[in-house]
Amino acid sequence: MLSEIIMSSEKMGNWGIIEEGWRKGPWTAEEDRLLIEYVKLHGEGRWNSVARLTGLKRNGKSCRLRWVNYLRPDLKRGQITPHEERIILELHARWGNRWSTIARSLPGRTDNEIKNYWRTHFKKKTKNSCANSEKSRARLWKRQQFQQQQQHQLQQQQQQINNQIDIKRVMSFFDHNENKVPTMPQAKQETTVLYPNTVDQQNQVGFFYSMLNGCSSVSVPEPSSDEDIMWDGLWNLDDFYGQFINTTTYNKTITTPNCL
DNA sequence: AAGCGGTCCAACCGCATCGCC
DNA sequence: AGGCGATGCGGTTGGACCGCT
Repeated sequence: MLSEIIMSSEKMGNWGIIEEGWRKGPWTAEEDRLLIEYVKLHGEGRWNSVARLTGLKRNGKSCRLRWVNYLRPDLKRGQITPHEERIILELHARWGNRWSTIARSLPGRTDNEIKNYWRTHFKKKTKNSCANSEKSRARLWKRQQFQQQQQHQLQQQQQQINNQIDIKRVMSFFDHNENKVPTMPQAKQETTVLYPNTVDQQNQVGFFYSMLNGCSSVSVPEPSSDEDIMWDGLWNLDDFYGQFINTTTYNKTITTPNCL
């Protein structure tokens, strides 16, 4: 209760203050150094031990966040590429605001980064379109066209995909190598960190693999609920990202972080 | 030059989930 | 089974910066 009062009076303007023994606000270089040292020695996890073992006046949550979003050596710096943007759009249309799930398909990018990128670039664009019934009809028409096109492409590419990916082999790999990085069939340097130990994640694997092989909707069960909402969002996006919706072939190059 | 809006980014919070006891 | 601490996730906030008017 006291902390809440303190917080409300402090707001976010007074960075670097100490609250109940914990520092808040921007991290200093020295704090970063201490945290990096800690992870070197003890590995990731047990974040609440950081303060005790390093003298850092940061709580476990803050340490974890700083490491995950900023200090991790495998983070990819720089702007989101058009290819990554396409993946984000595709995955957001499929998963919604499940940023961590989306981030797993973008090595070196954090959920925070993707979330920020989405909010800045796409969130507002989706708001304005629904009012216009003309646009709604146009979207419906385009949607139907798209579905027909997808159906056609699906049939064509299914055969190709089946030849490229031995699904059974992949799933067998997952069964016996849970939480390990799978080797992409026919793509030795092109891996991503995937943890397919849940149904969602297995769907994600299927989806991402199909993307890598040039088809965005093969082998992935469509989520039945909220589908219309997703489509609406997707078609709203189409207003400003016109070519995206017709893009079903993806650049296969996914850079592998050094640490992998 | 100043004001303003948009973008980027880091960091916070609350809540959910997980794992251990 | 339930309590509790640790961790993960998504939403939100605020400051810095930049370009435009």
